Amino acid sequence: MSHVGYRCLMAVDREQVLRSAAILLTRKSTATMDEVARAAGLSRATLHRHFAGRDALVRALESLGIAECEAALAAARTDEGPAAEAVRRLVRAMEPSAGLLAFLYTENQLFEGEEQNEGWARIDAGLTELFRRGQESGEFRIDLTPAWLTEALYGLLASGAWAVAEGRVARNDFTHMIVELLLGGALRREEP
Amino acid sequence: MSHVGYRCLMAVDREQVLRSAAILLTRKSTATMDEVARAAGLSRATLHRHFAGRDALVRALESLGIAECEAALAAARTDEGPAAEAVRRLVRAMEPSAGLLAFLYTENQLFEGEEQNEGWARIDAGLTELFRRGQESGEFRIDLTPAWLTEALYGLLASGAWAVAEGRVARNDFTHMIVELLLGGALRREEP
DNA sequence: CCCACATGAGACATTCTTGTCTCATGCCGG
DNA sequence: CCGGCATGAGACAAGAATGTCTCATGTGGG
Repeated sequence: MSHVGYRCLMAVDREQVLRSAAILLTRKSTATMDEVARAAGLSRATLHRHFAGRDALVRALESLGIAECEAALAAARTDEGPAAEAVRRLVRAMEPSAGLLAFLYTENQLFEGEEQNEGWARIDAGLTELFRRGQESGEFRIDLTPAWLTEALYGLLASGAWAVAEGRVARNDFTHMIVELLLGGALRREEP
Repeated sequence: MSHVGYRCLMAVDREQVLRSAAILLTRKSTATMDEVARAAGLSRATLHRHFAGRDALVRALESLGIAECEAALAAARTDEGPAAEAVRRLVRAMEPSAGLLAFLYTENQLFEGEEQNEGWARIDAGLTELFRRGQESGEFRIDLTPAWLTEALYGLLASGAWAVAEGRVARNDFTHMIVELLLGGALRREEP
């Protein structure tokens, strides 16, 4: 098993690098490759050995974000039970990825090219389908389109991630804040 | 009135330049000074004559955004009538500025320095006060903090602006989508 | 008619980032 | 103990963006 042996030499964990890059880029989306490398605890040269360039790094982050979104969609079993409960499970499952998604959401460079990652289309379809199911079952109102609810979910995840990062809301309240606002809104319910 | 006379020579309308810059930067936040100049229909040299540099341009956009927000806050008379109606008037008044706000919202460079424009604090205070008033009057639920509602309003304005810009939601539905989601949420109300 | 002034075009140096390269170091396995 | 390999440090060139400059142009007002 020689190919396993030299893994002990690999002090660089690709996944770990992407995570720290996501944290930094969420806070400062224009961070340089050098800053990303320092944040990950390695040199710029080594960072370049693992990711051909800044573009490749962003693409890798995109793939990571897509993978985490799809995992969250699967874990939340969005096609089972009441749609409202499914949304709650989904937001909870996406919470750890919120920072990364906030970065990708504002990286509009990813979406201006004609060849955008098809993963987003699959995720959008999953989210849209969930909201559409909720409308058909009578749980959700029909004057808010599934497309807008999907967009709003992205926006609230990003806002929540930033608000938590800057200490304006408590991290523990993240899921509650987003789910309750997305589903129930700010108005008090008359009936208990 | 010599100082009025040469105004006729000023083909460059500072306000107009800022508007076109806002539109471009909302779509591509990394646009160069040259691109901004072209979008405004003038040369890079002239753009530099009116705004000392890119930083000054962004600062001017920030001032414009703050001014428009404060104007919207004043126009919406957020201290009069039901808080829910005040929120509706406010979102309607902020709609034209949503694109600019979306750009400023993601320009975190504006907020990392210790000397951030005090205008944001005033606007935050106005918004927070509105949501707090709604809570005290019993209109709004109390488990969603005014700080979070303020943050969510920013996020939804940005999401709405992008969704409209990319054609995912109709421009005419902008205010309705945001206000209804922010106040009422996605769930159907039981009582009419 | 002529002058003042704003503009456009472009040259230029500077700075920053990127991408690639080389070389020395250190550590693990054999 | 020794060789291979990943890493760190740094040099280097290429490219892009910025900021500043000069000069020519055209237009409007006096």
